[in-house]
Amino acid sequence: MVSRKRPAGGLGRSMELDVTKGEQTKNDIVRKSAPLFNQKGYEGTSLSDLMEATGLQKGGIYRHFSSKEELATQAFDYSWGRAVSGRLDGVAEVPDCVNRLKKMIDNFVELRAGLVPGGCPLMNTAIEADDGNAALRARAKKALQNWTVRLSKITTEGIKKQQINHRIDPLKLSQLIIGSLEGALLISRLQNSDEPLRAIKQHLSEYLEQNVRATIRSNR
Amino acid sequence: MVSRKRPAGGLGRSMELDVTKGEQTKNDIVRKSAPLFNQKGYEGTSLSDLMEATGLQKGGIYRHFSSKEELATQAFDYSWGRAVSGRLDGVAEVPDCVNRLKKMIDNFVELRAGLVPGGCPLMNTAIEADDGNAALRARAKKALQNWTVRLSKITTEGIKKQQINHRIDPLKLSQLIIGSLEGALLISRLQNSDEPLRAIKQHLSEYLEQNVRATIRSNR
DNA sequence: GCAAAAAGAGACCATTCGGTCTCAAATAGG
DNA sequence: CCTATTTGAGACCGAATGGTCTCTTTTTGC
Repeated sequence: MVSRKRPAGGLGRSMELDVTKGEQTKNDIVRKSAPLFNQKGYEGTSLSDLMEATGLQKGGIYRHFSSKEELATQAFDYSWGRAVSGRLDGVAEVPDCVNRLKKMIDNFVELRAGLVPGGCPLMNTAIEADDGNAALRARAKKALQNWTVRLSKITTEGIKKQQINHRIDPLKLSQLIIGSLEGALLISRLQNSDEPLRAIKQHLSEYLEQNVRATIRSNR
Repeated sequence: MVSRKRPAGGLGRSMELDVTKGEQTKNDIVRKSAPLFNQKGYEGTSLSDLMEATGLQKGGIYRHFSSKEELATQAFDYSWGRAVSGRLDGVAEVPDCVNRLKKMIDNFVELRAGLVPGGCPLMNTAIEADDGNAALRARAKKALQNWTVRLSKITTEGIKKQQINHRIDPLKLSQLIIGSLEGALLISRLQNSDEPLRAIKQHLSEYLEQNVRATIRSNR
C-alpha cells in the first residue's frame, strides 16, 4: 500500500537504489527468462524452463506475474531494449547523417542484433506471433514502428541539412535498411556464417554513398 | 509387400494415377497439415489441430507417420516445394540472365512467398528451429542451400554469356537477393502492407541493372 | 465374392502443460 | 525486537500434450 521503502540515509551498499526485494526478484525473473523466450519462443518455453532458469518455484514466479504471457511480454520488452541500445550505441555522436545510418548498420552487423542470445527479438517474435498470440504480435509491431521512426528521423534530418538527397523517402529507406539487415541476419544464423551480414553491410554502404548521400553540387 | 496395385485398364476416373488408398490419405494429411505447421509452427500445432484439419483420428494419422516430427518434416518439404515452384514459375523461359533473376524476384513479391498460407516456410522454420528441433533446422538449411545454388547457377551462366559482370560473386549475390527478399517479407507481413516488398523489388532491380548487368562495352 | 491385408477409430496411457492456493519463511517498518 | 506484510515453496488442479494399442471397418487382389 504505502510502497517505496528505503533505508533513506547514505549507508554503504546502495548499488541497487530504491528497489525492494520483490521488485529486485521481478527484474531478475525478466532478465533470466528473456534469453529463454528469445531462443525457444513463447510456446517453446515452459513454466518448468522458467523455474529452472530463475531458480524459483511456480509460486515465486506467479507472485510477480499474472500469467506466462505477461512475463513473456515484459521479457520481450527487455530483450528489445537491449537490442535497440546496442544498435544505437555511439550513433548520436556521429554528425553526418549518412554516416549515422552507416554506424547503425555497423552496430547491427557487429553485435549480430542483440546482447540477448537467440537473435533479433523482433524477428523471432514477429514470426512466432504472426498467426498466434496477439499481445506479442502487437508488441513486435510496435517495436518495428519504433525502430523505423528512429531511422526515418535521421534521414529527415539529413535531408534538412542537405546531407541526404531530398528525393529519398525516409520511411522507404528505413524499411529497406531494416528489411535487408533482418533478412541477412536470418541467412547468417541459418548458415552459421556472418558473411551474408558483412555482404549486406557492404551493399548498403555503397547504396547510401551512391544513391542516398546528397551530391555536393547538384549536377543540373 | 507386393505393392503397387492398380485396376490397370483405362477405366474412367483415373485422375489420381497409381495411388493406393493409403498413399492418397497420406498425401492428404501432408497437404492439409502443411498450412497449420507453416502458420502456427511445429510446437504450436497440436495433434488435435491436425486431427481437426485432416478429419482423421489419431490412429488414422499415426498409421502413416511415426511421429509428429516426421509429419512436420514432410509438411515442410511440401510447403517449400510449393514455394519454390511458385518462385520459379516461368523463370526458365527468360533468356537473359539478369532478367531471369528479376523474374524470380518478381515472382517472390507477387505471391508473397508461397501458395501455402503463413508466409515463407524457410523463414518460419529457420526461426523456430534455430535453437530447437534439429531435424527441422537441417531441413531449412538444406532448403536455403538449394535456393542459393539455384540462384547462383543463373548468375554463373550470366557471367559465361557475358550478360553479367564477371566481378560479381554468384554466391554473395544470391545471398543478398534472398536475404533482402526475406527481410522485406518479414516487414511486410508485420505491417500488413506489401509496400516494403515492392520497395525491395525496385531497389534490387536498380542494383541489378546498374551494378550487376555487364556493360555492353567495357569502358576501359 | 471372398479371404487377406490395409486402414482408421477411439479408448487408453503417462507426462506435462499453465495456473491456483495454502501456508511457512523472510523481510520489512515502527 | 516484534509484529504486520511481503515473498516464495510446493502440493494440487483440470486440461491438454504426444503417443500406443486393440479391434472394427474398408479396401484390396484373386
